[in-house]
Amino acid sequence: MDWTAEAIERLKALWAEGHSTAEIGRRMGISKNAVVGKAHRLNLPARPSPIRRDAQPRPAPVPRAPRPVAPARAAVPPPMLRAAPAVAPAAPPPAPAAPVLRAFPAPAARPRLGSRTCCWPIGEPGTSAFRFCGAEPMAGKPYCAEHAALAYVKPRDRREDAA
DNA sequence: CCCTGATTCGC
DNA sequence: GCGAATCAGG
Repeated sequence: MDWTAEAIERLKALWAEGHSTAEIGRRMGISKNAVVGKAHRLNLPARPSPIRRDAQPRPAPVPRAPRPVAPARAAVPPPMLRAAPAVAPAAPPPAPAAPVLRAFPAPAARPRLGSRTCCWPIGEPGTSAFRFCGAEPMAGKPYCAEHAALAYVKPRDRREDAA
């Protein structure tokens, strides 16, 4: 690009009219890079840039530290009809291949649909000892107070990055 | 993917 | 000085 005085005037005019760099480039038959480059060199008033490069120099990219605490969700798998008998983290026994419905041998152990009892699982799914808590659930929760305390964990108030 | 503007850097 | 390449956010 031959930046004649006229060309520079036109650039300034179009720039002042608020056209995008690409648009100015189109009108002048040059690339937007030429436009923004020249505008930068002319110290034309920068217009709102979509990006910020001055932000915090983050040499440490913070690799999303795995937080031990579970978010506000059930810490333990599975109310009743979950598909996989997801095993407690502590002792993973060989996954039972049997379909889930087979995992509840005693119908009495399973809360009836619509019955409002704590559905916290007790024992190993698939075993005859397995049952649900069955206690009175908290209002609006599927678990009794005791198990709701285990099931719902408040996310740690992490404000340390707010700086 | 498209758009945006800013910065970098070899020419 | 120039501007393509690249970056980075929307």
